[in-house]
Amino acid sequence: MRMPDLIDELSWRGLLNQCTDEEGLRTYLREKGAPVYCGFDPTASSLHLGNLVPIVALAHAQRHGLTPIVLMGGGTGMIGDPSGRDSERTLMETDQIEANVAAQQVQLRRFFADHGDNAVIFRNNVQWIEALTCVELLRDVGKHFSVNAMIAKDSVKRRLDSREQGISYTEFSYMVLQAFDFLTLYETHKCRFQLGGSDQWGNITAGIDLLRRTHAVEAYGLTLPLLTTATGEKFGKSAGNAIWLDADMTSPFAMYQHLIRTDDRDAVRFLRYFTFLSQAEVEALAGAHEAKPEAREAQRVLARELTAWIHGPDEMSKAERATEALYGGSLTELSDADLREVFADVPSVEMPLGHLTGEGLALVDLLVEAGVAASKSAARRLIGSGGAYVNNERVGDVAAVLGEQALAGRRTLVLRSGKRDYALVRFV
RNA sequence: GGAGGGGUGUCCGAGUGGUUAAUGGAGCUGGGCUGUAAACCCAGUGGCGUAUGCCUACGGGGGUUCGAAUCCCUCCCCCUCCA
Repeated sequence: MRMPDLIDELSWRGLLNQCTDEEGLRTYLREKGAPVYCGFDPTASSLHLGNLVPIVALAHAQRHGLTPIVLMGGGTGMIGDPSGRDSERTLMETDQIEANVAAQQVQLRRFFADHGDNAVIFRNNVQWIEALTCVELLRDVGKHFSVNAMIAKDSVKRRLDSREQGISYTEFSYMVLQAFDFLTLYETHKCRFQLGGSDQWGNITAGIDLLRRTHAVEAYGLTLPLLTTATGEKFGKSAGNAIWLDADMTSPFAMYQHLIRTDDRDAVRFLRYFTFLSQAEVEALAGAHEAKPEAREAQRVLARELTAWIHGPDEMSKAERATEALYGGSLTELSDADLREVFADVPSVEMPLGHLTGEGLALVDLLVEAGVAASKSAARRLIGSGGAYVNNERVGDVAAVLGEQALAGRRTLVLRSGKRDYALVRFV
């Protein structure tokens, strides 16, 4: 029996959406250190959980002996990919793109081994796209593209059919550039395999066609599914906001918390998608999950594994300890040091101790100061509806004024809105 | 270039001179139930204020009027059809 390859791996995990010529691809995968590339669009200064699928897939590829090429879209980002969008993008400032590329690259590095025979390779397509002259593009590349085929691609067709939104010539041209990337990576790294999200199918096959026409070689593409939660949302969003991989934008604790609240229906699936646990391990957890969903074992493991993978084991265990403290017992028994340790990641504000010891502080103001409530009106509504907590104890009096006796520890105070939104006030 | 349609709160979408901070839905927030789950139920959802109230808001600007999201002028933007 042959060794399971990348296709098998992605396939049992449910990460295989579609791929071109499976047998041909399997043969390619057996080449030692065969390169595989995946592009990343620098549309934000940080990646978020939703971007994890291609990262995970590329990491699996490396574990299966392939050489991952991470392609930063510093050049294509200047054009804008219409794939999967129903409206035209606003062009980004070039220095913004540059900054995003730099930031994302730092984040991506830690997911890949950078040594050994198949060390990760980073490239940025700004290098060749900027150098491409208009005449070159039209003569050497464009000639291989049939507009008839281009307008049949989903990403373009959707926009052509759309009543509300058209598509600009700029975005229409996008796939030509991405195909040119593939061509370049073939010429420079002999790369004949591209991974991408399901919306990338059109762009990937455009590249495959280009390679066939220019070099008469067979290239392969594989797409990953677009993951949604049981409630139909995109994975990795919380209240419409992304869960960022940047610890300054989304704390490890917040990420851990987000994951531990994963819907029962999603938990096991996500274990398959995002962790490197073996099939047997996942199955064991699936059994436990089914038997005793209220124990939330699957969610716990998911949160552990992912947080550790993204932020490292230390940050993960901090998040874990914070979780235990918060959802465990009374906060007033904890010392300042404990509290600050536990809440290291929780948004916190500092204020002079005198503010509290004097006339006291109105809870309404404190909630606003600490960022728990957006405005005083919101803070009042929150208290009025019973959603405001000080040191894990509900305060229902809208006019409440806190004094020294409200402290947990000697100089710390823990505010909470609802079940999950914590903030720390540190008095100095 | 011509003709027509349209721009309303986070989003969708009603409203075509006054009791409209603006129907409804979604989303979001809080509460209840529970397992930090789902489903369900209840409440809230521009800001400031204890409050009568004040301020801000219906693409921008100007005007008519006691009073405008609603009428007029003008500018900007989007869509459809024709050229």
